[in-house]
Parts: sequence; structure tokens; C-alpha cells
Amino acid sequence: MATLIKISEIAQYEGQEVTVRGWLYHRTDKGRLQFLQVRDGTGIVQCVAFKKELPAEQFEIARKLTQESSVVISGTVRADKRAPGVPGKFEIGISQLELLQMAEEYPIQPKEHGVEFLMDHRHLWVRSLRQWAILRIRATIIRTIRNWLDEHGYLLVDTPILTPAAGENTTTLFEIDYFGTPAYLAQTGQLYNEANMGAFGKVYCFGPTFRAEKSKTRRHLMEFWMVEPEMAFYDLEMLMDEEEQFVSAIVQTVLAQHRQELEILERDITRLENVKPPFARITYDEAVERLNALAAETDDPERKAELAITWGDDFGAPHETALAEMFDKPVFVYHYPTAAKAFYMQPVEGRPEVCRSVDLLAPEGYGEITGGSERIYDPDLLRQRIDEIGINPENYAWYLDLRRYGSVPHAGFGLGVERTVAWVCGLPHIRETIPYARMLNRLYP
RNA sequence: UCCUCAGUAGCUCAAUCGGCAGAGCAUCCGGCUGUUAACCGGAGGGUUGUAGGUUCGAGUCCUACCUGAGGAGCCA
Repeated sequence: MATLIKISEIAQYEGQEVTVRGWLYHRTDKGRLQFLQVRDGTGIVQCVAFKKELPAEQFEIARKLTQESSVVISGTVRADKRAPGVPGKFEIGISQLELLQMAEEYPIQPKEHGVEFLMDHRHLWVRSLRQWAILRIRATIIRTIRNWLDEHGYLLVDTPILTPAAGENTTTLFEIDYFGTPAYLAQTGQLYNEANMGAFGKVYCFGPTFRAEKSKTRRHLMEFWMVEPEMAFYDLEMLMDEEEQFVSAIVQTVLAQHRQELEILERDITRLENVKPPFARITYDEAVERLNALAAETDDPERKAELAITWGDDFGAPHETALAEMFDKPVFVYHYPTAAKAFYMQPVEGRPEVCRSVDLLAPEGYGEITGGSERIYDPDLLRQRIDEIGINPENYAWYLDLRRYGSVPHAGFGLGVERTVAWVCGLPHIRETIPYARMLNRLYP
């Protein structure tokens, strides 16, 4: 009886009789010889059917197999440099072929397709090699996030998805009917994180978050995954130290475990190998100066207008890209204008127009992948900021409570998983970084 | 929401000045014992996004709408 194997481990079975189960990825018809590329989720292996070596009815099945038909194949593993596949270089000489289902005409061909067509067929597109590589890297990034935080003294404490009020501002929330009262899908777990921080010291939440922004860009989704660590007794510098260790660990783990997938994606890994602490740190003031200096050097008036920035404005996509291009790895930009950031961020002492906030900009135009800050821990100042912003303090009574019972300096940040995956994989658009992207005008499949 | 571009066979695209709607892939049939998105021969496959208009004649020009893409704003 043949051994049932995973295709990823085929090299261990050279010369042995094995069985693989899976789907036909591709077939080349050479008459009395059929090359079947079979995938099982772990890899792709070429299986070779010779007319002479198979019962007539089984060879006839091989000759007729359609793309994505499900099969069980047994045969002998042999090394062959010509054999394509993942990992490749080994193939199976078929001795037995069992058909589970002959697939109907499969819509996705091994060729170029349009974006709309592929997104309409996302439930099938995830079977394609590029998507296989991307989603495996995504899984590793998520696993590394959890492992790293768990190993560095953080406790996972889940925060709710159904929430009574806005985390940041009310214009970007999905509203739902909660038995007659309005509720919202969470856009952040941060406020709850701060409560949990008071209980456990270092905590994180990790899950989907929702923004109803009508954004139509390569880096926005309506539903995206975010990990948000929150740490008691951390200041901004400690926060940056922690973030650069964390982000470097993510990138280096993918490099160590997914050379094969990065190769499939044709990712230039030299830029990733460089992602190790320390990262450059510049203030918002310096960033504005650098951008305006760059704008001054530029002759193209369009480019000049794109780069020029007035102090106080938040960065747009061209600003972030231009800033990131000045460095060979991610760069921290800190001390943003208070007015441009969330109400709970700690003002800089003696200079309240800027706050103790920091964004991390990824290289190669991937933009902001983390955003964080020291939080205001003085109850009066927090109450004052809430009044200034004009939001209803009643909704934040429990949050203000946190400052009444042993308030401590603390800080935290959020990292967007999809943007990180897009950057690590070198993808032009975020839509391929999540299995089923929720975008403006797309809720299917 | 704004700007730009696009919509033709299942898919990717072509169609000159407004004049017979075509190719490759996929599918089906036939050939081939080393293919790498094989190759060779044959066949079927069309409400040109929708509605209206101009014209002897519209895939092509005009108007409105729908859908999508790229960019902007907002953000992770």
C-alpha cells in the first residue's frame, strides 16, 4: 500500500510508492504521454501518465482530465531536473489514477486576467499559485505577530467588535441596529486596550476592524485586520524601540520561512534583508522641512505641488512615499501636530501644538504601516480634550474612569496586517493580501 | 465625493476615415513518449455595458445612466 504524502515533502520519498490527493492544476497532452500537474495545498507535483503503464480506462481519464478536477494518484517518486512544480525537481510516475470529480470548465486560466474578473472569482482565485504564496505569507505574518507578542510579555485580551460609540471619529463607522439602539462596528480596540492595560500591564488585541470610508485606493479596505499592543509605563522612545524590534521580527521570519513563496512572487528580497533595528527617527517638523526642500529642488511644477506641505497638514500618499524613499528601511516620523491626531494623544511638554505620536512609514511606497502614541493620563487634560473635540463625554465615562483609578503613563500602537503583507510580498494592491477583500462596491464573494 | 481612462466571444484583446465583428487562449474532435501558459490540423462559440439620438449605414459619432480600473482626499 502506497504512503499518503504531502507534496511539500516529496523529496523525502524518492524511489518510493506514494499517494497524493488533490486537484489538477495544469495538464500537457503529448498523446500517449500525459503530464499532470497536481496540487494538494502544500505544493504542486508533476505526475506522468504513460499509456502502456496504466489500465486503458485510467489512461482515458488522464487524457480527459479538466483543470481543477479532483483526483487520487499513486505512483513512484523519481528525481527529474525537468519536473516543474513547487518544490519541483521530483515527479510521480503514475501507477494508479482515481477520479473523484471531473470539474466543469474552469474559468481561471493560467494567463492574464482582468482585476474585476479575478475578484468576482475570488473563491476560485485563491487556488492560484500567486495567491497561495501570498496567503501563506499572511498566515506566517499573523503567527509571528502572536508569537512575538506572547514571548515579550504581552497578554492577548480581546476587545469587542460591536461597540456603542466611536473610537476616533464618527464619520467613518458602519452603523448597525442593536435591538433598537445604534451600534457600530469597531474601528479600533484601543480604548478597551487601555482598560485591559490597567489590568495586565502589557496587552494586545488582534482582529478585524471596520471603516466606512469611501476610500478607493491601493491601500484601503473596509474590513482589515489590525494588531494593537498597549503598554503601561511606556514612553514614546520605548514605543519606537519596541516597534522596530517587532516589525523586524515579522520581516525576518518571513525571509527565513518563505524563500519559495517570495520567489514565486518575484519579490526583490534585498530590501527586506535590510529591515533590522535601528530604524531612522525624524520629527514631523524635520519631515516637513525635508519635503519642502525636496519640492524646492524639483523643476516639475506638478511634482512640486505634490510635495510641498504646510506645517500642520497631515501627509498624503505622495508625501509618505517621498519621505520613505529617503531611507533604506522603515522610518519613524514622530511629534505630529496635535490637531491632526486623535484626542487622547499626549501633548509635548511646553509645546502643546504637537503630540507624542509616531507613525512608521514602510519603504517602497507602502506608506504608513503602524500608528501609535503616548496616551494622555491626566484626567483633567483628557476631559478638556474631549470637550474641545466636541464629543459627548457620557459615551466616554468608562474611559475617563481609567484615569481616576491609578492612572499611569502608557503608550500603544496599531499595525495594519494587510499593508504589512502587501509590503513584504511587494504587491501593487492590498486586495490580494486578504482572502476576501471588502472594498468600496465589493461585498462578493 | 472629485479627476482621468476603459467596457466587443467563457478569458485577454484587435477591428484603419462611420462601410461584411476578427485573433489567441479556453472548450470539443484528431495527431504526437518529455511537456513547462507545449506544438500541429479541424469545429462550435457574438443582444459590441444599458437606454436614447445623429446617419443610407454606428463597435466606431452625440447625450444620459450603469459597471470597473488608475489617481486624489481620508486613513492602517
